[in-house]
Order: sequence, then structure tokens, then C-alpha cells
Amino acid sequence: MSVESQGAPGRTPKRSTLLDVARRAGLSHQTVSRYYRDNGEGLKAATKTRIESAIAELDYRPNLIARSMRTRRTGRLAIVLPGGRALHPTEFLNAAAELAREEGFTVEMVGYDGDAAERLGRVLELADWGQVEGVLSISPLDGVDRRASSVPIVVAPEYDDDMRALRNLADGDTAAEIIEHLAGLGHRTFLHIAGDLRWTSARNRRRVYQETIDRLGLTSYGIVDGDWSAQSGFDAVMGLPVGSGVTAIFAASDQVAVGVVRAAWRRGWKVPDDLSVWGWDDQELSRFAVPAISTVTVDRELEGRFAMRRLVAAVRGEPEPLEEPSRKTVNRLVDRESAAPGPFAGQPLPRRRSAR
Amino acid sequence: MSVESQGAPGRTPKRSTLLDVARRAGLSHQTVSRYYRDNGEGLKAATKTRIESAIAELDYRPNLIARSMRTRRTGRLAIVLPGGRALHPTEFLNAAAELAREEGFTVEMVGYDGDAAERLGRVLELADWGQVEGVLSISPLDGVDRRASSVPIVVAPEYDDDMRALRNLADGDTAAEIIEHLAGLGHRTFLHIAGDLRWTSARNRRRVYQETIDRLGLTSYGIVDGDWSAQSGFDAVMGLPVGSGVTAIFAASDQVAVGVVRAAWRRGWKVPDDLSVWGWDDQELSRFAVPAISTVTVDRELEGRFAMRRLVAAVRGEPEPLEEPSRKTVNRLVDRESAAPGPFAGQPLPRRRSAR
DNA sequence: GTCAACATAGTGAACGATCACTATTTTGGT
DNA sequence: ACCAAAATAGTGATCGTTCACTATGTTGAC
Repeated sequence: MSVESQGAPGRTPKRSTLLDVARRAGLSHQTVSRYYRDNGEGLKAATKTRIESAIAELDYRPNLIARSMRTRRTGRLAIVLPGGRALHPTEFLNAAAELAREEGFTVEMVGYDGDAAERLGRVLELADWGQVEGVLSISPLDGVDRRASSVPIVVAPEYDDDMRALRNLADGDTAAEIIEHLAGLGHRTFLHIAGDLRWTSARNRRRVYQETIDRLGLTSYGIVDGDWSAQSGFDAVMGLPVGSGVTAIFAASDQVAVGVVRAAWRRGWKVPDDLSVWGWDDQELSRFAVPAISTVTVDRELEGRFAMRRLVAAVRGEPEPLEEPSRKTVNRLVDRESAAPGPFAGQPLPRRRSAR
Repeated sequence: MSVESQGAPGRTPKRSTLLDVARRAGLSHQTVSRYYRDNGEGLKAATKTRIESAIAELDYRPNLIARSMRTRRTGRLAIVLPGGRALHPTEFLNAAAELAREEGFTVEMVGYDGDAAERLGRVLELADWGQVEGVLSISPLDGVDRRASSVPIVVAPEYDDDMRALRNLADGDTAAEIIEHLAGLGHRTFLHIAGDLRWTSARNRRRVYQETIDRLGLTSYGIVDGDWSAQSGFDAVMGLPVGSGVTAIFAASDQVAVGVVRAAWRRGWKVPDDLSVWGWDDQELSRFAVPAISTVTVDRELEGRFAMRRLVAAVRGEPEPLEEPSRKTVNRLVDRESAAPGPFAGQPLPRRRSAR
């Protein structure tokens, strides 16, 4: 680690101000202000040039704090980091921060500590103090009345339950595809190990899992509620009674899937020969695991950009942006080594349940 | 995802100001200002009470922007996110942000895009505009003259080469311990797969690897420069000629180690029977890999707090803080399943080279 | 040449806090 | 009671912008 402490004691570079620029250019401060506001529009070319050279000579940079004070806009958004066992989405963060910057905002980081309530308190405080114009939360803000906030709050990359029709189905489609694919491979009895159910995505995958099982007339041995961790996958499989009949497991994440694979190995079950496992996230590690985990690719950069885009739109009072590329192109099944034909390979699916 | 756009059009809650509070309490604005400055010290108890109830009645919160403008202090620090293949240290970020908050700072997030130069430009810009009082970079800022910055810049969790005597040795100690341990197990011919050498830690582990090999009179088949990725570990091992004699590999990270294990499997070598592998980071996934990766535990929260503590100290002009707990307690070898006795098990080490 | 309409530039007052002073009240020793 | 010193409180200026006006200069149609 290294420190470069500049700013020798007493160093006071005396930054020049708008007024200095105006004086130097022989104009009024307001004219210079206009130069920044309209980017030079509405100024005579000569005036503009004078201003520009004055700026250059004085190495002037506007004082953004003063501007904020007058305009009552801070241009700052807050982003609430996830805690706990969730993914560590640096790509997501980078992409979100980058979009914010492109749109002229800066991003403030709010750390996680304590439970959701405490964390949210911190966020609302920030908002109430007028420090930020909007909040993007990467962890669920469960049980929170976001309406109490004075600024827009976006929770990402998850979707609200009530927005299901809009976007959730896409995510759901992928979950359904996994089950369909495994069923097509000849599996009939499944287990789902869910993620932390405070996350909408965990609830969603869980729900679609059950729906798909029902729709195709398959058997679910059960659903184990986990927390996205490898440990939770490991525990779930270690707790499986012999003779459960489960031949395929849909894990909520790659992390969980790796735990599953290890537990299977401990119990003497071969993956994928005795047990097929499907994950979600396409982490690099799971690609190099033995066996490599079959999973779902996810474009975290896209998600990050999109989440931030929505926040920016909300802050500006613009209508909600449409999803960028279709979700379909983002979530893609990738079949590697942890899934193989099951005991009913080649046989047709059981008759689908008729809708009543 | 969900949006709650509050702030119905035209809503102007009219936040109350310090002056409002003063009027309501029947005092001067300066007295109220003092209340905040000294936290009530130096005020008569009655005065303090009057102020407090006025604040409560008006739901007053100081305008931090106005305060910043007057004091010329922003209370903001920037943190530059890592890009590329480095670890995704959410714990690090959270801990750093939390410490900053405890110390009264807010943290601004600067996304990564483009190369180091571009990224650094962005940081210096922030600093020059007087927006932030210090910068913490999680990725290396190679080739950068930090002295050109007008604010302190800390690069973490790495150490500068010239600070080696202070802290690097601890990290180095751990790397040496790994080699010593493997040698004690009966290994004599090693391979090191380094991390991205722009990171000081990668350079450091690489150097200590070589030094330890020399010191103990062992044989290094070579060093492969990687980029922290599993792919780099995989490629290194796939490229190893038969009969290289390598029986133990020191991988710069768990990520790399997993790639190594997979490549070994592909080549028909058993880990740890034919090849011992040691990683670094103690990621959850590598604990559940088969075989579980022997590795080094790292306390990322501690690192995050410490890095931020150093920045805060630098910003305040205080002396450099001492390392919190000793590094020794932080980096600890944890032996799992990927290392086993080698071909010379039980035999004494070759005679150490004498120093000339 | 006149005058309205438009294009440019200028003036002074905010924004909401803190700073550097000055003014007033309390305190306590005699 | 008195008065200096200490403890409290108040006054006015100021930080660097932008806002809402007002003022001046430039056109072009008649």
C-alpha cells in the first residue's frame, strides 16, 4: 500500500473563480456562467473565445459545490452494496457507475452493515439530507415502504413481484428451460435448492421451478431454501435420504451447485452419472470445476447499466426505459458437464396436466 | 426491479434552515451553528434544550452542501473499483465504506473502464475539481506519478515496492511458508503461476517464491506469469511438458488453483497424488471444490478497513497508522486436500545454499 | 431614419452554512 | 458591592455559483 500525501502544509493554491475569469475576460460573471450553462450558445464568437482563453490561462474549473448549492441539485446517486452471501458483482458496479458518469451523475457508495432496516435507514437519511437524488440498491430492501423516501429508489437487479408481467417472465423462462431441458434428458424427480428468498430472483426461480414441475407432470422431491452459498447446497444434498429418487438438482446459483457436487461426491454419487446438477451465473470457477457446472450465462454489465439507467430516468422524471436487448439474449443456458441423461432417457414426458 | 418515484411534481417541502431554527429558539443563527460544531459544548443547558426542541419541531437537518461550500471540505473520498480479472472484493468495499462512514466521510465510487491511465485521469480530475479529499484505488495505478495529485492517493490492498520492509514481508512470509510446507512434505521441484504483475502482491509472491526456492536449495521448473484467472492456471499446466518433474504448484490465487486442478485432471494427473497445488484467498468455492484447495485465508474486511484508515489518516495529515492486528493472524495457511506428501517425503531438505 | 423585435451582456440578490469578530452575561475573589 | 476574567451569545461578511431581472447593442421592415 502506498500513500502520496500532497498538499504540503500551508499550501493554498487559491483556486480561481468565475469572477476571476470574468474579470480577466473583461466580461460580467453572468456571461461566463452562461458560457457553462449553454455551452457557448448565445454568445458572440469573440466573447466565447475571450472566455475560453481566460479559463485556460487561469486553469479555472467551476466549483461544483457552489453550483450545487445554488441549483439545489447534487448530481449524486447512491448505490447500496450487497452484504451477506450474494454474488460479488464488480462488473455490475462498474457498469452502473459508468452509466451514471455518462449521464452526468456521480455515485456514492453506501456500505452494508446490520440488517436491511438499518441499511435502509442509512439510505433514507442520505436522501432526506438532500445529499443524493436517487438510490440504487443491490440488496433487497425487504419490508420497506419506499414511498416514504423523498427520492426515487431502485432495487436491482431484481424485479418487484408486481412487475412480474414485464420482466420477470424472462428470468422465469430461463428457469423453465432448465427444467424442460433436464426432463428432456430423461429426468423425472427433481430437487430445487433456492437462493436467499429475500431476493426476488430467488423467489422467482423457486416459483417457476414449481410451476414447471407441475405443468410438465414431473415430480419434485422438494425445495430447500438456501442462501446462495455453496454450504447451503452441500447441506441440502447431505440431508437427502437414500432412495429419494432425485436424479436432477436445480441449484439457484453456481455457488450452490459446487456445494451440491461436493456433497454428492462425499456420498459416493457420481455427477453427472448418478445426479445431474444445473447452476446459474456462469462464474469462471464453475467452468473449471470438475465436472464443469452446467449453468446460465448472465450479463452483469448489461444488468448494471440497465439498473442505473432506470434510476437515472426516475430521477429525471422520465418514463421507464424499456429493457435494452431482450432478456433472452442475456440469459442463455450453457450445458457443460454436470448434467447427463437420466433414467428415463428417450422416453416421452408424462402426459401434461390438463388445465382445469 | 422497482421504482418508487416520490416527489410529486411541484412538491416543495421547503426544508427549514439554520436561521429558521434560530428564530424559533429565539437565538442567533451562530449559536445554533455552534451547537452543531461543538455538539452542544459551551452552551447553557437551557439554550441547548431550546435548540434541540426547535430542531425537532422543524425537522431540521443541516444542509451539507452549504456547509461544504463554506468550510471548503467535502468529506468525500473516492474509491476506484478494480476492473479485469482481479478478485471481487465486496467485503473489502463494504468494510472500507463503513470505516469511512464511521470517520465522517462519504465514499464516492469511480468505475473502471479503459486502461490505468484513463482511469487515473478520471481520479485526478475528481481530485482537482475539489470534489474529493482523497482517493483509494483498488486496482494498481501503474506508472502514475501520484505526486501530481493534489490529494492523497492510497493504493490498496497492495504495498509499494519501497514499503516492502514495513509490510510486504508479512505477505512474503506467508508465501515462504507455503513453499517450506510443501518442501517439508517432500516436494523438490516447483512451479509458480503468478498473478497479474501489475499488482504488487503478485510481484511480491513471485519474488518470495524465487527467494525461498533458492534459500532452501529447491528446484523451480519455472514461473508462469498469469492474470489471476482460472484460465491462466489451466493454460500453464496444459503447457507443461511431460517429465518436467514438477510435483508441486504454488498458484497465486484460488482461482488459478482451480484452473490448475482441472488441467491436471485433463492430463490424467491426480491431485494431490501426482501433483500438489496450493492457492491463496480461501474463496468459498475452492473449499467445496473436489479436491478442496489448500490455500491461505485472508481477512478482506480487515484489509478494507485498514486501507481506508490509512487514507483517512493521510487526508487528515495524521501519521500513518500502524497495521492493526499483526498480519500473521490474518494470513494463515489452511491445508485442505490439494496438497499431499511428495516423492521425497521423509527425507531431509538438501543442504541450504551458503550465502556468498 | 425610425422603431419594434431580437440578440447579447450586465446587475444585484439569493442559496445556507461558517468565520472572525464583537457584545453581553456570569462568575467568583476581594 | 465591585470588577476583571471567563463563559455565552450575537453581528455581519463571505464562500462561488445561478436566478430573475434589467440594460444595452443590432437587425431589418417600413
